[in-house]
Amino acid sequence: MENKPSGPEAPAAPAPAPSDFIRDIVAAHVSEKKYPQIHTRFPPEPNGYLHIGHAKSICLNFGIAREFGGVCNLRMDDTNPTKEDVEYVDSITEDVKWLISGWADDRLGLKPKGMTLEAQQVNGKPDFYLPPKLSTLSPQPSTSLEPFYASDYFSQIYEYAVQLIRKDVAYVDDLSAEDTDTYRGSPDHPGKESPFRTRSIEENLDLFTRMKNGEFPDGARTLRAKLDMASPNIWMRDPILYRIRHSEHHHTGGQWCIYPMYDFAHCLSDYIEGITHSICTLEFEVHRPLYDWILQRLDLPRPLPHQYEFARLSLGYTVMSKRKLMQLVQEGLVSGWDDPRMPTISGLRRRGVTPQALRDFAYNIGITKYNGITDVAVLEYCIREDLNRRGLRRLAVLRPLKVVITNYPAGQVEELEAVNNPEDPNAGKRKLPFSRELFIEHDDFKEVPPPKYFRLRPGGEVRLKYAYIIKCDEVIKDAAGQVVELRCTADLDSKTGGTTAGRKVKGTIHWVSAAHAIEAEVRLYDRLFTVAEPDATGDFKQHLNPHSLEVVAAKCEPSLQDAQPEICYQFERLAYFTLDKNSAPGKLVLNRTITLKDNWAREAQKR
RNA sequence: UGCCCGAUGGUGUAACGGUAGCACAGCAGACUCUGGAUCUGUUUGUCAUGGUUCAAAUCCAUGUCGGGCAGCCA
Repeated sequence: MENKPSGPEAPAAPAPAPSDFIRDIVAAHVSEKKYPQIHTRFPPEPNGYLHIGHAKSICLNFGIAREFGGVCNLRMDDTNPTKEDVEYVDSITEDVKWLISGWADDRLGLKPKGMTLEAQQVNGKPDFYLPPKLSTLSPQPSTSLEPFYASDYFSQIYEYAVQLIRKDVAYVDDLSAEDTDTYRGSPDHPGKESPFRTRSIEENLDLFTRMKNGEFPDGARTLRAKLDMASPNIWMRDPILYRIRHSEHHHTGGQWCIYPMYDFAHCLSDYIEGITHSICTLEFEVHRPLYDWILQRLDLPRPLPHQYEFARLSLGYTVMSKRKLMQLVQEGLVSGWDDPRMPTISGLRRRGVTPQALRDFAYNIGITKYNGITDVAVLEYCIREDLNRRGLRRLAVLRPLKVVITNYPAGQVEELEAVNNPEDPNAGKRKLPFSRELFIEHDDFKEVPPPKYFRLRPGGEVRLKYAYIIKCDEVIKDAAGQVVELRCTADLDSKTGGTTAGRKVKGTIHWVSAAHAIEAEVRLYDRLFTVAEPDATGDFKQHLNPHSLEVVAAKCEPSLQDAQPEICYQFERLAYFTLDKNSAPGKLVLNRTITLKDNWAREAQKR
């Protein structure tokens, strides 16, 4: 018996290099040698788990890094201490590493743990630059490397803010949150300048220092850029750069009580890390002028990063916003962020989806600026294609129906040979015990078969996979009239290699030997929502699929006793499964990743 | 009714002024000791109207429709 693990190194069909409008831009920059090296980054905020939409972004950013000989930094965009947590930085780090493993892990830019930035001179100007360490090229164990954190740059970002004040393009504003809103105006009406806008540089400097020193309560003052309150672009109407927040930060602790806003921190973090291409989603398009404005206002000696935007992923039959996913978790509607029904990376992983399948999916859907909804069938196709290549075939019965082979001697046991994966000869073979009493799938017998049904029926014949052709002689029912047992006779010469092995019968079904079968808790997952666009109308939770999880006690062939985590098993004719983290020796728990394509179900549906 | 962005079969994408192609889905068939896989065939499309051009999905104009932007969130 041979069980070749089907790890992430299983061969994949080579796909042509992807192409899209962002890669076109990068390729042009490479050919004109605009940068010494292409440098992207993946900058999640650690306020939730990564989902398949992030996977799209990860594949883009790391894909560009690997295709153009560059690096992609993993960076925690952690400028809002009230929403963030180390639980999320840990899960994010793990998910990213898992997704890029065997593909772009040699492109992963990290930094030595605890390393701090120091001022240096570049072209005669002071500069802050934090080059990446590649995790797999580093001689140190990877535990000495960690992701980048925007919060590691708070001191530098503060210095840059001071510079803006000195240039008189930033000021401390005393307006309340409500007044700030009112003064901002609306998209079709210009805003109004704050009465504090004309403070002297000295006063601004003094006030900003005192903000940093904790002299003012939350919300009392902000630092604002001095732009144009009449700009048609809301984000150019004196955007807030810093706010006061007296709260503990998961990474910097109690060191700061003022925190930079996204717009201020992000472009500077990109610059500090030497990012060349800062790729984000479409909603940041209107922020780009601000991104450029900030960087251009400072005397920065190195090339400036540029922002490019693409459409985020929307996928049918699920929700993608972190807020909604958080709601599902907190309200106990799923078992956690890694519930196998969740579109999170950890959920998909627990479900049995491989990094390869997710990367194939990202490749297939492409990168554009068009906001569409991707058919979940594309994801399902990518999962099936990948799992078909690597899944170890096993026989298991989800809803058992007892079958007695009346002409097979009681007590006799045969060891039949079965192939582990017809797609992969290297996967080897295993032995399957056969005996007089078996279980077959309840669905594989119909007393009154519908048209075109070619499984077992009274008086009919069917082949037991790897074993004999059997004929149904008798149907035994319980008091309620339910079929509880079948009495069959086998064509004892029809076994593989036997004299009548070549006999054609229309149907082949799976089975397990009753005496040898092992029990498993099998979790059958389905789509989390019943409609393609759960958040199109009303409360998305009203569209939750009540049948998204069904648990059955399955009868499995004995070799499944040795099932390993992170390995894909195909229960023949049924679906792909993987061990759940709740599984333990003696108590198998398996998750259904996805069903096999079922043309019969479709045929039956038509009637 | 301000500004920005977008629009190619049912869905997602390609074509970079020169034959509208690919994938998924669908449909039909072949093959099969998985109604799996594989293979073959096939239905369906350039938002509209003008303009530029020998030639427009592509460039221009106008319109229509869709998305984004008014957090001291990211």
